[in-house]
Amino acid sequence: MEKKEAMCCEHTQVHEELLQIIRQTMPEETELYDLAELFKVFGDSTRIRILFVLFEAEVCVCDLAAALHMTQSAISHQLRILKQNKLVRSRREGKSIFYSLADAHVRTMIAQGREHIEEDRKQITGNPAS
Amino acid sequence: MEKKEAMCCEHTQVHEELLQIIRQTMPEETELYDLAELFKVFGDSTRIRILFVLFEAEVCVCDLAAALHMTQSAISHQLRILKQNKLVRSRREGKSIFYSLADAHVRTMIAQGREHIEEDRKQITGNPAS
DNA sequence: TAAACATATGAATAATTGTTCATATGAAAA
DNA sequence: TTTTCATATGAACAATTATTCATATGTTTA
Repeated sequence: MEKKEAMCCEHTQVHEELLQIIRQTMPEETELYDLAELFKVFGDSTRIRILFVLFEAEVCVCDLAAALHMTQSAISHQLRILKQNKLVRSRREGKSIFYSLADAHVRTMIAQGREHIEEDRKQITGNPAS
Repeated sequence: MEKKEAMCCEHTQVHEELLQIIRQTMPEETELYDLAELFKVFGDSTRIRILFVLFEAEVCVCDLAAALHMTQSAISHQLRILKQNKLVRSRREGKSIFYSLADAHVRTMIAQGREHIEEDRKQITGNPAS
């Protein structure tokens, strides 16, 4: 296994050096997997919308469903994923269960995403390049 | 269409107020979609690994394929997605095409993701709670 | 020009995923 | 206890997606 990678693109020197740096800086497989998993959670507009609601208030499941015009079941399934990934937490109050944001990173990450998109928009309107 | 959402959970007052706030703060459909789309791009470990390589250097396709032990075709397909979403840019040099990071948000977003995961780990090891 | 090299891309396949539907759990009210 | 309300969850289905394979595009070298 683990066959030596074939030489390519002529520049064989850079190659060795690069591979060394990569070996040093690349996170472990499990961390890469967890990272991708985390971003995957943000990669669904229903979950994003849920998070935007929770930015404003602690909300119960049926209110979330009503606010987003979606089934209670659909919302519940997505809340489960958000909770498994520690993006939200829940609290029972009588029959209802209230959800809220779990930590500050959620806001920061979404803010960064919005900035990136904003810059895209600026570039597009300001400059019709390739 | 757009039927009035059914009352639920008794607390009908908060309901109205909450819906108002949501209407004001929730981004438009297209932005929500674009946001999810952006995060989706980060939500694949192959693309994450490509980005980690590009954190270190500007690299051509075949070097990426070699470094990550993957097919040239697989890498090329993923680079296409990264490029479409403005996370990387490319530059031709003879036969090769070199890819590099497109902007600083990429680093920030991944850093935030790592922090979130780190905190999870700390919580798990430090505190065996539910 | 033809051949070789580096990359891109369309089609096909396997795997993952979001929603719906039916139903289960768990708490409060009758 | 039985009913009702709020939420969770398993199974099924449709849609999306990552990789592979074959091949096309574009550049350099012979």
